[in-house]
Amino acid sequence: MLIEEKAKLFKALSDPNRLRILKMLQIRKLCVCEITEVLDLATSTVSEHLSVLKKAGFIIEEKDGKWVNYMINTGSSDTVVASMLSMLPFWISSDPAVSSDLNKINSVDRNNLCSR
Amino acid sequence: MLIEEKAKLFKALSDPNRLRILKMLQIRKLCVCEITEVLDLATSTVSEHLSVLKKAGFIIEEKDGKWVNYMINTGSSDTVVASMLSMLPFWISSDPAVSSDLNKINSVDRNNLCSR
DNA sequence: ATTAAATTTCGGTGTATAACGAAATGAAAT
DNA sequence: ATTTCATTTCGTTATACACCGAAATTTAAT
Repeated sequence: MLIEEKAKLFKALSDPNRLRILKMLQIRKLCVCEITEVLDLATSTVSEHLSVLKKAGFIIEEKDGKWVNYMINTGSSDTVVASMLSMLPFWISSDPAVSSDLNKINSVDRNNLCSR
Repeated sequence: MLIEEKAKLFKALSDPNRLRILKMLQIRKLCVCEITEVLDLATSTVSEHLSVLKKAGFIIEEKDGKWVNYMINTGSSDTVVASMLSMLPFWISSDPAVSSDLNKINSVDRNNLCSR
């Protein structure tokens, strides 16, 4: 694999909001509007972050009715992707924003979120 | 450690030229003009890349007469920095540009390089 | 079929950054 | 002290990207 592509993998991880998304998805699969609610960003912004993570191979998507579920790509054959995903729980654990995020996704419910 | 700072660590690794520099420094310590010769960039550009890697904690510098030697920071207490440095040899091994770099640093000599 | 809702794509804006050459800095040799 | 040489800093330019709101798309429900 070319070094430019490895660099792109690290670039995908170089944004705090994308790291927060990965941490949340390591708890459970989430739709765009749930992530949007927690991060307090525009839906389009979250969608673009998800697109970056997906292109890099860190996450995959799954259609679920009117929602799109995003989840961690546990089956990646790329060594970097696989190791990064397995290291993330140890590397990022005590950040206050992340802790708050992980609390929120327990109470977040896609059925009364998006159209208010 | 805040997640913004973790993101910065990945950002430091998100540039192909900086990855190439790290790979070279894992062979031996190098001065700015040697790295410049191998990467074929402006000296100022290389200096800035080194500054990014140093601020992130991946490398350290050492004065050596009129030269400045840069070397891998093997003593980092940051888990991410330490693991990334130890993983790099496995993650990036077969890239043609990197292989060429590693060959070049064997023949590169700071004493007849910079002022030609 | 039409409407409604979730998501993606698009256009625009401001900021970050990779690159360069030139000027400034610092150290060594004359 | 002055010159030389390696490196850093600065000013500039071009590109990348994070963000938003609006428009387009896709899917579900009426």
